Order: sequence, then C-alpha cells, then structure tokens
Amino acid sequence: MPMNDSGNTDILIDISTAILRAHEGELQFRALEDAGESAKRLPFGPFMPHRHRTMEISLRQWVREQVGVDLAHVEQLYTFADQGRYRSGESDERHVVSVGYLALARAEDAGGGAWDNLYRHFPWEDWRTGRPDVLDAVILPALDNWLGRHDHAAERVRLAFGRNEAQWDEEFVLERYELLYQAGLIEEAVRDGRITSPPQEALGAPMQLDHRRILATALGRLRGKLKYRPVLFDLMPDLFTLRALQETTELVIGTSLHKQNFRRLVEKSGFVEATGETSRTRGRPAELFRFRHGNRADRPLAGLRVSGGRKTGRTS
Amino acid sequence: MPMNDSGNTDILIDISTAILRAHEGELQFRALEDAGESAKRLPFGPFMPHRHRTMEISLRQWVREQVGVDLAHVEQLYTFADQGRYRSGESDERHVVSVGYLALARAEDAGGGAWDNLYRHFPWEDWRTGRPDVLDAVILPALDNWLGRHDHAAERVRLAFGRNEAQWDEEFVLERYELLYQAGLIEEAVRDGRITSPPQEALGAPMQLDHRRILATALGRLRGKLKYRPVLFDLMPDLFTLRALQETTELVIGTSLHKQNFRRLVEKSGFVEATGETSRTRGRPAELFRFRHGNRADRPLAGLRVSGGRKTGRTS
DNA sequence: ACAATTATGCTCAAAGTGAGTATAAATAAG
DNA sequence: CTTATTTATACTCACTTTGAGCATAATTGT
Repeated sequence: MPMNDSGNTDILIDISTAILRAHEGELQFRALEDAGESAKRLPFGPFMPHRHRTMEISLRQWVREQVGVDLAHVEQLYTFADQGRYRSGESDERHVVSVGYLALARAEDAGGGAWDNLYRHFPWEDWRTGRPDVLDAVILPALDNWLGRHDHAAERVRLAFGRNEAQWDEEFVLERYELLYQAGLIEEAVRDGRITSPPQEALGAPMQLDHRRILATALGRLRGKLKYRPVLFDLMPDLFTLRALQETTELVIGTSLHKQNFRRLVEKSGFVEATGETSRTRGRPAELFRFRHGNRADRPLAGLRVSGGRKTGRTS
Repeated sequence: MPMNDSGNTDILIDISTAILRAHEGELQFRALEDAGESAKRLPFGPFMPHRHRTMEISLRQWVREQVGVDLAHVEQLYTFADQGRYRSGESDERHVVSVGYLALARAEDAGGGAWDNLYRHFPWEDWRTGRPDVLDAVILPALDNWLGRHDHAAERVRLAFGRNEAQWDEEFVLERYELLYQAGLIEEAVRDGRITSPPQEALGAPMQLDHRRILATALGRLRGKLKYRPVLFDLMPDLFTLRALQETTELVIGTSLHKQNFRRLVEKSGFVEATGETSRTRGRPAELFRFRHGNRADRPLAGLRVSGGRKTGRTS
C-alpha cells in the first residue's frame, strides 16, 4: 500500500461551536438560520492555519467578530471525519473534517442574536418533569422494530436507553443520538441517504450538516464534566442564589434535584462563598453567593450524580 | 476579512496512536525508533480520506498491518493544530494537524515489537511507592524559578501540582506536562525553540514530534475513564486474579491501593464474576475472575478515586 | 513442622447520601 | 392586619460508602 499519494489529499477543516447558556429556564445554544433552509446550524468556519496559530484562537476570534458572544469556557469536543455525514451533496471535492467545540457563555455576556432551546432538538434528554413520554410512545417501539433487523445492536440500545436492569445514564447523549441516527429515526439520517423510509414522527428538530451530533457531544460532555469540575459557574452570573445554581444544574443534567441536599453539597464543596447580600423574589429572600476560585480543596461534586433514590428505584 | 482564501490551505492530518498495555509490572506503550534519532515515537500515519471512511478505520488498519497489535479499545483523544510543535523544521509547506488516539491492548494480543515503559517519560506521575523525589528535588524549585518571571501561571501550577491546600489530581497529566513545557523544563521545548537555555536535568525521556504530549493526554484520559467505565478490562486477559486487576489499576492511576477494599469494591461493582478456578503463585492460590459484560447495573467504580485517607491527609 | 507469602473474610468508625420534617422570612390575598 | 402562599434554610435520621486495620486461610519454600 503506497502511502506517498497522501499528498493528493485536499482536506478542509471546519470548526463548529456549540455555544451554550442558561437563560429563562432554558438551556440554549446560539443558532443561525440560512435563507432557504429550515434547519438551523451552529456557527462554524474554516480553520485557516496561515492566520491562526491554534484552532481555539481561530474559533474565539470569529465567534467574537461574527457572533458577538463573550465565551467563558471553550473546550474541544471531537473531530469527526466520516464521509457521508457532512456536505454529502455538495460539489466541493475536498474532504471536510469537522471539529466540534463546546463553549459556555454567561447570559449577560451573550449579546444578541438567536438562541434556541437545546432540548427542542433532544426531547428525550429532558427528564426534569419525569420520564419523557416520547421514549415509551415512539422511541423504544421504533428501536425494537429496528432491532428486529439489527439485533447485534441490542446491548448498545439496552445500555444507552437504560432498559432492563440498566440505568439511564444522562451522559450517554451522543450514543443515544447515534443509535437513533443509525436506526433511521432521525431526519438527518434520511437527508444523508442512510435510510429510505422517512420516520413517522420527527424526533426533535433537525439541524444542518452534523451539527446535531456536535450538540449531542456537547451536552454529554458538559453533563459529565459537571460532576468533577466547576464548569457550572461559567454559565452563572457573578452573584447568584443557590436556587439559581440548582436550576442551571438541572437544566444541564436534565433531571431535578433535592433542594436541601443540593444546598448541603454545594456549601460543603467549597466552590461558593456567601456575600451577605440577598436577592428578593417572591418568597423569603435568598442569600447571594459568588464563585470562589479554587482556593479551597477542589472536591468533586460527585453528589451531582443523579440517582433514582436509595431503594425506591426511581423518582418521578 | 475574506474567508475565500481558505481554499489555499494545504492541510495534512496525522493520526498518532498511544497503544498501551500492562505487562511485567509496567505500563507500556508501543514505541518505534528511527535511524539517527534518539527520541522514540508513536506509530503514526496520514489520514487518507479517499481510502478510509473514518479516522478510526484508518488507524485500525495500519496498526494491524504495520504494528501487529490487536486493539481492544480505541478512543480519540484530541486534535492538536498548533504550529511550532510539530515538524517545525521540515520543509514541507503543508500545515500538519495531529490527531491523537488512545488504544488499549491485552498483553497476550500485543504481538512483538518494542514496548517502552510509559513512566520513563513521566517519572513525576508514578506515586506507587510514594511521592516521587524528582518533584521536590527538581520540578517544584524549577517551576518556582520560572514563576518568578511568569507569576500569572501560579494558580495553574498550584492546581496541577497540588501545592498549598490543593490536592494532587492524578488526572491532570496533560496540564502538568504543558506547564513543564511552557516553563522550558522539557527537552521538547528546547527542540521547538521555545526556550534558549536547555534544562539542567532531563525530566523524563523526550519523544519525537508532539508524541509525549499525546502520551500525556492518553494517560490522563485513561486515569479519568477508569473511574466510571470498565476500560480496565481491555488491559486484562480473559481470566485474572483480583490481585492482577489491582496491579493493573495501580499502574494506570499511579498510586497504590488498599487490597481488601479494592476487592470489596470490585466484587460489589458487578463487573466481575468468579470462575471457580484458581491460579497458583507463591502464597495461597487466588480465585480467577472473568469480566462480566455489562449485564449487571453498571455502577461507576468511583471508589477508585484515590484519596489521601480520611484525615491522615496523605498515604506513604 | 514452620516461616514466608499471598488471599480472603470481617469489623468498626467516620463520612457521605437520600429523603424527609421543621422553621424562617418574605410577598400576595382576604 | 391577619392569613395563605411561596421560597429559603436548618436539622434529623436511617442507610450506604469508604478508609483502615485485624484475623484467618491456603499455599510454597526450608
């Protein structure tokens, strides 16, 4: 196998960024619309190594210029290089490699522009008010049907969707999306020519290119990172109540938490300090806290790990 | 800023793979030597999208062909695109983007070829017999000296190297390597022209290109993943004693563990099942276990989180 | 037979966690 | 102004997990 013809490869690298914020009770991402396209997209642009020394520098620059958002946290997610899921129909001969980034913004710094509710694209990931109906009504029956012809994937489905004895793991966002894609239940799979018959019912709003996959990666990564690094605070304003922090947490992990225990956990973690000031809303005023830069022992917030309860098995 | 000149970009993607195994009491990686080069390298090759649909397919193929190792687990680590840390001296005009992969192999499947001890390149990461001397003898004084001129990095150093109140976090392998690189204490930094005066004492054996950085990423990722996914078993043979499993764990996380508690943790995790057979070595024969494919509740092995003890503060 | 070595079983106290009850401090309604 | 409603915060309690060690078992080497 000669390897010297690799010089012919003409590769273009696209950097796409999932910019997330917590705003008005929603987990939102910065979305762009294109004329003549109903599906939205993430901000993205080519990596130009002549101009930018690293991809993150490149990304930060055109996010600031073109999207007008101040980013609090930037993290590379994954590099997707599989053909057929990206601009498959275009005449451009170059092979496009897609690098996904996760960025977090504070609601105040997030400028104007259009923001979209993330869970509109992943309705099965939002368990805050209980197990989503779409799971038992649509997804699991459709997956069962698909498994009839592809039973080798049964174990992956079991683990990803928490069937039988398996627990629903809120971090498996990408694995669930990929299974739905492979099963042809996702509109993008039709668009990419993976499946002939379109799905009976749209499972979440589709997006351009592989951008819903990047969003899925972003959500999964953020859900995982929460538990051992203080990234949450990059979504919070300078001063916040513990209640607001809890709501943001619930938005991200997609489940609801026990209020008193959350408070105990956060206070003991050493990540926050009280300011003495209070915020007034409806009921009793809440104390305002501020993030305390790792000056204390950086204990993991392992308690954020969602569980179904000690022996109850499930919270509803 | 015109973006249409991005078509001029000539980008080459190199895929480098850190293939790890646990063998003869060492955490080893597959290393290659080049004539006229004292520093070793990882197996790597160009990504050829004409030929391979995904990077992982590409990687698996030439690892099998050229390296002769059966891989048990493959995982993308990170895509490095910063100029100046990769083939900086070569005349090739193309910009090289480096994609790092982590792969795990079982010692039996790992074929021939040369394997190198990973901790030879990261002596400060091996705490199995206590805190490495090189930390207090060389690294921390040198970092302090560097911090005198770059005090903005003090907090990063504090967290990465567990100074003052901070805990040593065994997952921060990459962050520690990058700090040593930036401080000019790593031979690769000299090679890349980052620093004028070479380090007084070599901190670990250098490698070609950015391969030590990829190894650092691999070790950090593996140490993190251990705690919530059963990746360890991809380093183990089919049948193993709990002692062997513990030794492999200790190799990876770089610390020693309490034997009885490790046994309790692993047995309760549901990841292993006893076979009834025993292995004979010197003392009492040990029962042989086998990995039990996720048929039980996949509980995280959170107990593998290393701690310095309840109130003792440090184990030695 | 006995020492050395390794494996395994068990205990115990401290810390962590899930799920509540109780109380406090504000606003909104009558 | 009194009461209901709402939100915040304090505290309890049972149960689980975890760190650390002691005790015993089953081998091999001398």
